[in-house]
Amino acid sequence: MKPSILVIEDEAALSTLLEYNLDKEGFRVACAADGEEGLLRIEEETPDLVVLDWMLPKVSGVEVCRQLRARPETRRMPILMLTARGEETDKVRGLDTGADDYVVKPFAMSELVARIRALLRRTRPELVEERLEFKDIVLDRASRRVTRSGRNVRLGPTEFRLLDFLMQRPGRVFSRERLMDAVWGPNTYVELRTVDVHVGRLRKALREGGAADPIRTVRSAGYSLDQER
Amino acid sequence: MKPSILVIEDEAALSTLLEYNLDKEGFRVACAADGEEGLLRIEEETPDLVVLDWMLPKVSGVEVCRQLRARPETRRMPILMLTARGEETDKVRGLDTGADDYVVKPFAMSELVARIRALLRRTRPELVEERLEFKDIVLDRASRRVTRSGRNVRLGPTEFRLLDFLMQRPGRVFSRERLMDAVWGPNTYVELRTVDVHVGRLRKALREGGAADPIRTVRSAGYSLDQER
DNA sequence: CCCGGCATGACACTTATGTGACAGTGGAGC
DNA sequence: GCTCCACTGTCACATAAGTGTCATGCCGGG
Repeated sequence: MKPSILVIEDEAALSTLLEYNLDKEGFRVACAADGEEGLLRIEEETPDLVVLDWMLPKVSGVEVCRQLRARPETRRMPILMLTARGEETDKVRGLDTGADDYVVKPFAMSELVARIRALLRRTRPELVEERLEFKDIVLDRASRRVTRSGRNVRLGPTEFRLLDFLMQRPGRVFSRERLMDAVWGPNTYVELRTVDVHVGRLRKALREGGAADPIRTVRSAGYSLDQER
Repeated sequence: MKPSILVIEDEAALSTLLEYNLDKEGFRVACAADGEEGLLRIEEETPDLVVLDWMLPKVSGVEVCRQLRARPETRRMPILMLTARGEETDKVRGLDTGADDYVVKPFAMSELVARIRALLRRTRPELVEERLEFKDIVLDRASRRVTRSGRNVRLGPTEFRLLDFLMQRPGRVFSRERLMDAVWGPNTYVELRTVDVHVGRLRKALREGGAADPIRTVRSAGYSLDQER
């Protein structure tokens, strides 16, 4: 699953440029044109990271930042601030605004991307990590390979994505709808019960060799990756 | 337990649209077509939030608002007002009508949903919170798991919802009717005594391992989560 | 001591989930 | 273009889990 980024920037040209480039770099990108819209879309879409302009119409970047930090469910959301040279750089530098990092305009796209990657790695390692681990299960994204207790686990593409998603938040229960969205994409229409079948296949593959079933079924709710039943 | 919303809107097309979308977003939705019906259903169903059209037949939105604010048991009910552009926007903006927030028609469904979420978070955090605690009992909605003094408590879906509801207001006594509505949904018709049975099952599960019964029976009134006996 | 309200175990029934079978797809290799 | 073959999405059916009702017996308050 590609990490999602919300760009809050009022300058349309820059906004478009960012959208284009970040998309090219493998992120899912959405844009908002002012602070108000930004806050709404954050609630609605809970992006994995926010790129935030310092100066914005309606609700300023600093204010957006403050509000995000004030709410528990967005408190840890990574924020990368964009500032123009001279714009109270000192304050931003100290990052007492609450941003996690900042870039001074004008900037090289490559620098921005690098900082975004670094920030994600720091705050949401499970999104960027080359390898995810849960107990004795290791999923390596680069080589697209899964092992359990060292032995290779053969998975089809769908089961791989499914496991990848589950491993990002072990313990958490996901409804079939949620899994459908995450693994098949939000605009695919297949039978909900198909999820069961793939979970079944994933289980079977992971159990090869007599290991315990790492997936918990939560009746009338969904599934979660989680040893104890 | 999904938060419940009552939509009071006379335009059938919009009403249906709202019902469909809010349902999709995970709310329980009911609709009323005018102010009078709205007030009745609020009494009867005590929704967690009301979406209220400004202009309504019989009893206007503003009047509904006023009446809700006048009664102690609905004084704190979150109200989100829908207004058409130009409809005394200033008054609404000041929110001296008593509404907690408003949206100007036409609006994007995503904005409405975001505002509803925000409003609920502000006014009824216990509805949205990921984990609830009461004494040694912890209910985690994300992992759909309950523990007591650290040990896992196995609950069926109904018992889980029941405990979830009770934990939102520990100490408060709920009638069987109220529990029925909250746990089974307002349009389900099962024997009232069934509540007893599920409370019994919940008790049994929570007592596993010799712990004290955290549920108090209030003769001829109902039940409450409350350790002092 | 009596009575309505409650607790509880039994049970017949619903529902949700696990699974093997199967037919359709599309790509790799020939 | 054709043939395999790994993968998919659906079904149907088996099974497990959870539900709603009752009958019975208990309990506390008047």
